[in-house]
Amino acid sequence: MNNGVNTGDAPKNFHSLRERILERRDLFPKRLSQVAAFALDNADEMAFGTAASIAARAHVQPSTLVRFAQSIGYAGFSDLQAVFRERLRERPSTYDERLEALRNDANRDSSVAILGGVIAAAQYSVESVSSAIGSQAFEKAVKALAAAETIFLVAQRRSFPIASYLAYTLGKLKVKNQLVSSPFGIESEQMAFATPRDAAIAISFSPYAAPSMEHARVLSQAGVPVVSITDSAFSPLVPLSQHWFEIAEADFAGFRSLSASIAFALALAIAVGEERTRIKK
Amino acid sequence: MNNGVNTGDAPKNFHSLRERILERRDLFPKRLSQVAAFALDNADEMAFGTAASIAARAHVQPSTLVRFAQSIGYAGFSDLQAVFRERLRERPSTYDERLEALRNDANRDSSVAILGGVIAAAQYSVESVSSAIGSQAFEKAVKALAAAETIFLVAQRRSFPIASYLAYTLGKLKVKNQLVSSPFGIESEQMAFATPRDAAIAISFSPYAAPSMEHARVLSQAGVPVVSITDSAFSPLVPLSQHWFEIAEADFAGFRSLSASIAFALALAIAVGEERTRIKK
DNA sequence: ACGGAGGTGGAATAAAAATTCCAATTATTA
DNA sequence: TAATAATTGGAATTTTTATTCCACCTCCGT
Repeated sequence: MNNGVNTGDAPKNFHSLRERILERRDLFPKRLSQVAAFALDNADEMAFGTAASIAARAHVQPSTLVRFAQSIGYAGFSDLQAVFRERLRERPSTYDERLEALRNDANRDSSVAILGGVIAAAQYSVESVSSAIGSQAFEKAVKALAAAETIFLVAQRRSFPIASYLAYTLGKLKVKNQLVSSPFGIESEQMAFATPRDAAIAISFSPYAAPSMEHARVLSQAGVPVVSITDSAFSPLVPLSQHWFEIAEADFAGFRSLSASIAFALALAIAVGEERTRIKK
Repeated sequence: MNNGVNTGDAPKNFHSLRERILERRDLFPKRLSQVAAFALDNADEMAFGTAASIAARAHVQPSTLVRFAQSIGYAGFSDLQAVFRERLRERPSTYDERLEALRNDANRDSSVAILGGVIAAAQYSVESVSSAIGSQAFEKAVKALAAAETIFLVAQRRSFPIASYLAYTLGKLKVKNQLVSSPFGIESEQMAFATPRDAAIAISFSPYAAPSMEHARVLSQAGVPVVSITDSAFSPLVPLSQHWFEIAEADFAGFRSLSASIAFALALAIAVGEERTRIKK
């Protein structure tokens, strides 16, 4: 007595539901595919809306929603909706909320509170990178760097760890690079070898270290394409750069981590490495 | 015609609702405080449950929920619930989900996909730090480091950026430190000054760089307390350390970012700085 | 072009849920 | 301690929401 519908094998979690829908993508009749597409694109709506409201937004009848649910194996729409609701429960809380909670925390200046705060700030910063970076800009910068013979790395003080990480990673990827920084004061001599066929990555955050600015200026004037990683559109690095990226690191008690910047730097390095292998082929 | 209830001033978002409830905490009669407490502690339940199910879990009658909502200014329970639901909409999706989406992405090996993948992995790593680090262990390590005269920093290759960041940050915090790394091969001489009144932070990830191990061993044998940051409980650093922390960085296409480690390092540095000022007082 | 199976819209119905109301209980004040 | 007000529990009611059902349409094969 199951009306030709497979009951009992309905997906129990969102992940498998998604897979089920995807694998049957082409088997659904018109209105049901409409629902399928809407469901996967508007998972939140599916979790919160009523059958009527969802039906309206998906331009179908409520009864179609019920049929859709049944065609997947659920008893009705309510069972299907339960899966979408369950999904939301597993989500972590937002970082704003977590930082908020820390601010009101009783033992706020214990070591553990500091750890929690720094982590939350880092989390927030990393999160914001994905939305802040434009994809065309990133692609262009990658292409420019991949075309370079040698990549010069400019950074001082707080930004230095990022440059040293780039030096390490690029080296691993067999991308020739030169860290413009030494205890001997021979930066100028290092840069003297730079030509327009090379490129540079300059990293500096407020307060912008004077030597970094100077190095970036020298390279820029030598016709070397400069890609900048900085923290503001008004950074003095911007006018010296062909490509620039703004990474906003959230602060905790005045301290800014480098989590977002270092993740971005890694992505940049990998992307350049990938692009290189693609060119060679 | 408002039955003595202030309508129209009901909080519109979760944040202000929370504040409203908190500030009236003591004005609520018994059952209503019960609901208030349950609502703030089980925000997810409030979003998804029905009046009946929530009432049951909070050990009150459904009508009490309605009264609670009205006492805050809403027309009824449904309006109150809408606020809890809205809150869930703003949450970001989980990192598992995002990585999953990237794997199935059409343009999976474009530069942008790499950026997205690295960011998601970093996000995941940072997230996991907070749950992986024990609070007592952290406090103890901070105390040990705060008591030290000089903090020696041991790291090579991939871990080096973290050590250099620690050197910078600790310096800013006026905590005396010594980066055990130089282009001159004088590391042994640097470490010769170390005494049991000092301390060390050793950072190494698989594959563990031989010089780092050697340095950590020398310091450990000189009676210097060693705090290690590494990626496994079986790391060769562990037996050499008084305190050790395991930071699991998620990888993207085989590359591991340092986002989590660097956030952890910053937290450690700040906590040590804080502890120092507390001791001096 | 015809017949039929599968698909669809929409009204009718059933189920579930929120809200209201009132009697009972518990606090408060004189 | 009695009178009164506030709070509460729970059944009754209303509203909202999901589901079912059936007439009609569409597309496919002959």
